[in-house]
Amino acid sequence: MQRRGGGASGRDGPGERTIVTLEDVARAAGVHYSTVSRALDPETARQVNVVTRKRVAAVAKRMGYHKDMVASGLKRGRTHTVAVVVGDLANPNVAPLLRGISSRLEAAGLMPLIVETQNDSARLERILSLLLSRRVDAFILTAAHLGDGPKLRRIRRHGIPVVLAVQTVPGIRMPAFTNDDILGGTLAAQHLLALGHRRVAQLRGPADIYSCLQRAQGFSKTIAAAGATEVVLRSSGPMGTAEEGNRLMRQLLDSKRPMPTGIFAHHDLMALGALSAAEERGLACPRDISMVGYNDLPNVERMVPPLTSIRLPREELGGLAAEVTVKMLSSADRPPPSRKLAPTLVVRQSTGPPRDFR
Amino acid sequence: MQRRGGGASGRDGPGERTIVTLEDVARAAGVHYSTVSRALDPETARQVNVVTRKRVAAVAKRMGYHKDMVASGLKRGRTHTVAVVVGDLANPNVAPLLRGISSRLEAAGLMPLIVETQNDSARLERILSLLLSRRVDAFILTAAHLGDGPKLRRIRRHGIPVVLAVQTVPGIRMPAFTNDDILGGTLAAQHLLALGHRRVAQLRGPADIYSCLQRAQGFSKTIAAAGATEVVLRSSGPMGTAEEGNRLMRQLLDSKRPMPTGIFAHHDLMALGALSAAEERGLACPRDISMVGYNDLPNVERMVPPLTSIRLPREELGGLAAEVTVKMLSSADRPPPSRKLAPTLVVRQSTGPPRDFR
DNA sequence: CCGGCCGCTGCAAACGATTGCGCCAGGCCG
DNA sequence: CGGCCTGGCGCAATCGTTTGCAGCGGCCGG
Repeated sequence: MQRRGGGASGRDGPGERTIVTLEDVARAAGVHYSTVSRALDPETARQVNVVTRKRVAAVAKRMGYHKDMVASGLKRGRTHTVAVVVGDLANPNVAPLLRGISSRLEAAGLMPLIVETQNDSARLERILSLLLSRRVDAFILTAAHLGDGPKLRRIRRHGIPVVLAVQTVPGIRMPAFTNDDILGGTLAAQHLLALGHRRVAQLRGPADIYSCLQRAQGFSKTIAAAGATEVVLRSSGPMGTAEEGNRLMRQLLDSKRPMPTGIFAHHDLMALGALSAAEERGLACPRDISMVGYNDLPNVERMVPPLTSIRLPREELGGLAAEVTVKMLSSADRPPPSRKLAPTLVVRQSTGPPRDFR
Repeated sequence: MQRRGGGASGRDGPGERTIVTLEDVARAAGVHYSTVSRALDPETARQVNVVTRKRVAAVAKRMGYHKDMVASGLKRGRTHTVAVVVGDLANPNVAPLLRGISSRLEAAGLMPLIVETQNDSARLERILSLLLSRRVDAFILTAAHLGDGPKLRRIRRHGIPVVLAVQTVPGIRMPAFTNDDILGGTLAAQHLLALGHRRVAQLRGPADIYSCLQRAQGFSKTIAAAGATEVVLRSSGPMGTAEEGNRLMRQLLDSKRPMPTGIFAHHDLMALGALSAAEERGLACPRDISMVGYNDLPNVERMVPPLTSIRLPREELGGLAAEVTVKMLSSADRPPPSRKLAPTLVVRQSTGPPRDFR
């Protein structure tokens, strides 16, 4: 069997552990192991006589006892683990988000189990199975795509709380904490209009990301309401890469239409890729074209030119999602309502008044 | 008790799950649950008659059975979980590293449990306890500080494999996969010397990070061997922030000494912070000063000026560390040897020949 | 003085999966 | 025709913790 003993040996292979169990402590303290269990759990400690309790605590400490969370999880049906599903760990957006989530979960004695889907739907499916198998207590999804609704509902049918952060799926009845992306698109449009741009372009993100649809809606509606003209270019690849921005920009430059003077990209990296494509054709920013990005990634203020962008309340979104998760785990009340947080426009030097050319 | 039932109810509180157990499947398939266990585990499947096996598999699938990894973990003493300890999730270095680690672990059926120490030693201590309590199978440490040796040895004394990545601690007998930072420092020095710089400065990272000591050693030795003069500025704060670079650079500018023409910063962000401090004083890069960064962070090529930097084989380091972890878990052989991978110098526009001024 | 209650502790049955052991039937060999 | 082997399966103990229940003193109220 896997009686894990020894371990003080010079070298250490796997499967050689010293585990101090309740029974070991009990023997040393001269009580039954159930008493040790009660004495060490703050919830039940007052059932144990204070002198016994102190003695047990002392012995446990001396022997280096640590509760086996695996056994505890099996018995209690709670693993104190929350699955946090992200699309892409390299996305600079996720770090602050995870910060917000982790700190909140940690305060509640929960541990995040962070997994990456690489924005692949089949991978998400497999991963959700694995996580179910590991009996995580709850799910926080930060990378929901439009087609993911059924998968999420399947999870919830197992009775496990699911909370969405950053991305959501329309019509799903789960708490979601998202950026107000309609507002984000609107802010970008208003900014360009205020600078005097009348011909604008939009470099859209993937069509299966709901927040991109929202950005598009907010932007287009505002542009149309002002009577300006808009060209829309749709990305087909993964979310927000510089290559995709480059490709779309070339497509725009190659078209016969009069060149727009203001551009709204759904992602900062797309914006940067687009700018280098424009530069190759001799267009300077902001002299010839203005560019508004999205997400306000770290260090975009150090780019050339420093990028005007839309800043998202990432850490707050994570914190809210985690907080609600904790709440759902402790009470069976109706799940709390979703909330949208407002993004802000950060104006830098990639946008300016338009100038006619050609 | 936590008999988790129902769940098909409209709303879903916590603690209401439907769990399909081996026994449920066994009843439906008309066999004993031990047979189901054997039939579903590829290792033992051949002990079961092929027709029984197929029937059991079909029933299990139909009923939506998923092995409870918690119970399995308790019984087998293996959780199939590897703790991956990082210093700072927002550090752009860690994403590729985690990529490398995750993909390798996943292939071996292991799941990474990613935790962040925030480079705080006390937090590391607590976190290690929590992870021990969760019975992780192994540890991959990517943020070891110089004082962490005893903590790591304590882990290993429990018989749990520990593998270091990126950072190591001198004299520790554990497999470590690190960048060759002496070479990194040497490359930076050689580059500056080759451009003709004779007065250089070094903006050092924290003194409790071994790789920073190595970088410093490689750099200083090469500079001294060439008979050039060097000024060293020591950072006291956390690893590699722009603020710290800014502070050190001001300190350098305020000193009465003749201004160095070439600067080596231990981190790209420090380099960027230093450059903005230099700009404030009217020094242009690379006209007046040359700057070499470290880490080759994403998008530094889009900065102004595009930063010359040292690129680390991050994903490979992660992959190697994970691979060795897997190996240590499957065989009790002597742990594999450590390895150092070579970084490369990426020359961009922040370095050029020196020019005398003042 | 006695019954009952309360505070404390021990007992043992779970939680769900794994696995050594033993049993049974059928085939094979002598 | 009987003994033996073997493939296939069931039995039951076990991993370490939690927790309802019961037992057992001692104390208090009637």
